[in-house]
Amino acid sequence: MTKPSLPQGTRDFGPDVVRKRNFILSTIKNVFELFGFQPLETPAMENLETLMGKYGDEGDKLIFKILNNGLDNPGKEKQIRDDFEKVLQGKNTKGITERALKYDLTIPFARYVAMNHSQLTFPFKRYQIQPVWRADRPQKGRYREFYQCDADIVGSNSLLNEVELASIYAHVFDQLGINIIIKINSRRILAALAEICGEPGKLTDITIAIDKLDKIGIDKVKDELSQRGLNNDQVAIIEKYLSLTSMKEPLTVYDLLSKAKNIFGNNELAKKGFEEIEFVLDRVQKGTFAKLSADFTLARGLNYYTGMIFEVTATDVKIGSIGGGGRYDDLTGLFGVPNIPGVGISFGVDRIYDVMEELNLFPPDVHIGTQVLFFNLGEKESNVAFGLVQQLRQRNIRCELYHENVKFDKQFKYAEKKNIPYVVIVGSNELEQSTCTIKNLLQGSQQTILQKELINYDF
RNA sequence: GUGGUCAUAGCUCAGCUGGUUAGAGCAUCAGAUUGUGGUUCUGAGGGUCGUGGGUUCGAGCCCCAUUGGCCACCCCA
Repeated sequence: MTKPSLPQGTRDFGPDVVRKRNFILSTIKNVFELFGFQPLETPAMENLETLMGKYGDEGDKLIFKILNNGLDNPGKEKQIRDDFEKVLQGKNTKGITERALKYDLTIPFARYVAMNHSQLTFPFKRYQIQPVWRADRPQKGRYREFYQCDADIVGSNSLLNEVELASIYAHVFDQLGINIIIKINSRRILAALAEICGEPGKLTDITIAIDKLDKIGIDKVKDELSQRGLNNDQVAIIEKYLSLTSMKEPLTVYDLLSKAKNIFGNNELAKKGFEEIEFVLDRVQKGTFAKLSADFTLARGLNYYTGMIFEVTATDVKIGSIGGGGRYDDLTGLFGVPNIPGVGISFGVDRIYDVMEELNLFPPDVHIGTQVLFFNLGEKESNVAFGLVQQLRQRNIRCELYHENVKFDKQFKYAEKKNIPYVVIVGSNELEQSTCTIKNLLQGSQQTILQKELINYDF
């Protein structure tokens, strides 16, 4: 017998952890529903070709591929060896693998929309909370299996959608008790930046470099920009642009906007980007309690974003972003269905968990499963207790009868370990008098009442 | 994919420059009390020192490989 172990980068979630995770997930889910979103689930696996080529060369390498069945068939051995040769040469992999574990929720969603667009009512708002898999090397906050939690609106260009999504962030984090800032920017402004640098083709290079600003600082970003082929003048323009947000004196968002606009002059793309930001800022500021701010250094690595982009950070904990998203044109174009734009957001469930843990934000009763434990103190006694258990369950009170007649202290310890707040004791004394004793383990108090009153007891 | 670092009981760790039969705390289980737990006391179980090779009279300790954890880079959530 070898010791059992988990595959690299995966985790078990024990009862306590699941309870806390469910608290987060159900909060998010309820808000999604509140905003009119519908649930969607897609399979753990997709056809390999659905996934390949959608995440870039790096991404392709990180897709978990599933070995075909029947590879052990002796009659096919020659064929399979030839197929494997092809795989080694990077050609066709069909003989060995045709399916893969999903890598994110967006592409399977796009596939779903492409397959069902004729039956969907647009704008289609869906949310999806499922695990995804990446063959990445694990490290802090990075796993090979992790949950994504996405909400997208497809089939509409209205900026109202962005406003809704920002409001969802505000609602969820308000309910969870996490203070946040929602940072927004527009890819159009970044594209305009590339234009005024005279390098519209280098948009991706510029965004990748800018995206690292928080992490590596302005000097290294400048280095990276030069390495990616921008000359000193161009780097200077970008530096000026980036310096907007880092200004010392507290600016209002609107001051910031007007300063930013100066850099771009009459550039059409930039104008559109600023309009977007102003629209969303205006609506959200008016309607909710959200702390929304424009951050021109926000870039986000994913290069399928084309319009507004979002990122959420917790203000009280030093941790990366706990949510992000953006607008993309033509989600389903890759699957042959053009002209379906969309905008979506995502919650970083694991990080949100860490933030809640650090700030002690989980409500104390998340751990309470069973509310009442009935002690088992003998045959006749437990029979009565069994009847009472049934009654309480009718009232929807979670309760259980200890499984055997053992010492008090064992039964107490069981209650303590399972975080059961109430214990009901029916022993020989109670049996005689048709009473039962209710003990509150949290307060240490207890009282004895008639058995027939138990059904109305306020636990 | 690249690099660093670590791996000893269920958990957290000790274990000196290689030297008898590998330790502690916590946890677990059992006993003491037996209608009120978290205290105390007593006792017990549990480790082929991640795995496989090598050096040595002798390896938990040194060397090589391998697997896994953690961390950083790449990339990303």
